[in-house]
Amino acid sequence: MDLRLLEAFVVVADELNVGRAAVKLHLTQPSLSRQIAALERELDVELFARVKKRFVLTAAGATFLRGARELLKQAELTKRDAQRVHRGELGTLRLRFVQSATFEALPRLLGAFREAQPDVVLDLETMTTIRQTRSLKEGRIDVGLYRPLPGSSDGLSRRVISQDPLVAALPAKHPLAKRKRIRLQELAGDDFVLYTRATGPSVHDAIVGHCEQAGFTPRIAQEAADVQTIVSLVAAGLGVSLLIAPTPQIDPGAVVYRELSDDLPPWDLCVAWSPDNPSPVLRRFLQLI
Amino acid sequence: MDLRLLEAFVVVADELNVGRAAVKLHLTQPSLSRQIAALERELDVELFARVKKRFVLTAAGATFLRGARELLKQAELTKRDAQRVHRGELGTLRLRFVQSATFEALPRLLGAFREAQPDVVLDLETMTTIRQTRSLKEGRIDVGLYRPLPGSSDGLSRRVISQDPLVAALPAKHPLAKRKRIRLQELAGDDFVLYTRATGPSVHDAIVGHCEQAGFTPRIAQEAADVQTIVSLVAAGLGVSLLIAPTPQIDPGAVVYRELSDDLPPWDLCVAWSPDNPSPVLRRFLQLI
DNA sequence: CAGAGTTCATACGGGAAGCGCATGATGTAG
DNA sequence: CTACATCATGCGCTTCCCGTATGAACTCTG
Repeated sequence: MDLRLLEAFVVVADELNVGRAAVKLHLTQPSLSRQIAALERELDVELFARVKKRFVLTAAGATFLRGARELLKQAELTKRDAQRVHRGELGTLRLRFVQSATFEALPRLLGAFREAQPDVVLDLETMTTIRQTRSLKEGRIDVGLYRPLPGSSDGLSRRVISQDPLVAALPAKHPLAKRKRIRLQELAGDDFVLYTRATGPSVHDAIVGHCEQAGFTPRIAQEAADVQTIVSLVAAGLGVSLLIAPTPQIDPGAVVYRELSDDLPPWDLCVAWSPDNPSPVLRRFLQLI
Repeated sequence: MDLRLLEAFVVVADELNVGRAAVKLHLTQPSLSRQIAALERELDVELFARVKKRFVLTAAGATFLRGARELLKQAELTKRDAQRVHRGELGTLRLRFVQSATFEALPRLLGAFREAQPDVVLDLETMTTIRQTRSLKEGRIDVGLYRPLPGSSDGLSRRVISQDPLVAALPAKHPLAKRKRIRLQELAGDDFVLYTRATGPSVHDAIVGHCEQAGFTPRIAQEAADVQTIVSLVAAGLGVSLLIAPTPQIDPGAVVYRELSDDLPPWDLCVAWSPDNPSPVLRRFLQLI
């Protein structure tokens, strides 16, 4: 059964006149006449009663008309949805991100994407860099947002979307809190609150590395798994910390952030994806960035 | 879009192997291969990703697969319903009947028809003979059940389904109640309870006619529009009546029915229909009687 | 690593199906 | 009663679709 026959049937049923219906369908009357006959033969049902050279819908024809309209509508929707999925306008984007992306990059990206593709469902979760790269390679997620080690390569496509400096987080009462910018070396005598090495080894190691390059080994008084906790601990006076900007907003009477005058390389924040991932939604997302 | 293409697509999506799918569809592999390509071209959507000479559903293909299955199912149902309507297995039968048919003929007919065609909706109502014949000719109803005047013709097709005698209805205390059968003439002195002439002129006139042929004019004490009322009035002792059998069941201590030994012609009960009515449900019904 | 086996795509010839034109059959209106 | 309207059918032509044969790319196995 061809949907073109159904379309023809619906128009003829509306017009009850083969000639006029044929004009609407850009066909000739004999052709349309035969299409209707073919449909009736295929169904083995008389759809029209030919009474005095005129067409009248039979009871079966009326029933079939309802069904045919429904079918044509459904077919159109099915086609349209497939096309939208193909164009990446419909579907799901599985996006994972490290915590330091949530303050500025993530809302900016998601806002723009949501506006461009409002019908794409976003599947969002935080995830460490290592798990992101593995999930990307195994096709379990579409996009990662993380900070790769400088010079490292993980076989994924990447694009840097922001370069963020390290800043010092100091309790407001700290002697250096009044300064605009400080040198790393000046923190040599302080206690440090850092990321736990287990959750983010690269950040942890790099910070320690920077300190050693500045001539001291940081005294780690406390570790914590997320930025909010670290900042709270700094506010509580347990020590100072080094964080990647942008940093969480917090009462400036408790914690202050200060630039470092050392010439440290900025941290890249990357969007990463698998070049093998054929997801049209992913393509749309990449168009945006 | 041809539904055969959808069927082909569904089978290929199930098998993910064009060769095996082609066998299932009684086609050759190249033909099926081209059908899939044609469908993709028509939709302008890649339904399968050809990765290393193997077929894998794309996201759009998966979406389209759901829609295609739904469409095929709907199409099958639509076709089946139209066929059932065409065969008279689905639809509505508009049947009207006079009151005297409700006691025996109507339940018998409806019981048999309902068993044969359980999916036909029955549209039932009582209606006088005159209105039935008019409604039948104007196509507002499909079947009538009434008692035509002997020898009359109304341009409708008819079939007699029962021939019912007139019986006398007497109060239980009536002197003739002990007799098995009585002659009409013996009721000459009684009061009569009859159908109102307005609702059933032919019955009324025929009964009066029979009485006159028996040598008297019935003294009409009371008229009533339906049988139940007439019987109640007879039970109350307001008079005797002549009714068409079968008669409503009632306490034999109040009313008794007695055969008439006069040689009166029986009353025909007819099924009537318009010969122009093309309703397949009507055809089914007529097959039954 | 080479060769057999799978699997999808394409070239080609033949046949079926569908289209338009012309015309027939039947009913309607002035 | 004639001109018009309407649906069906015959005919020639084109187009589309099928099957066969074959090519191209990948896989599996000894």
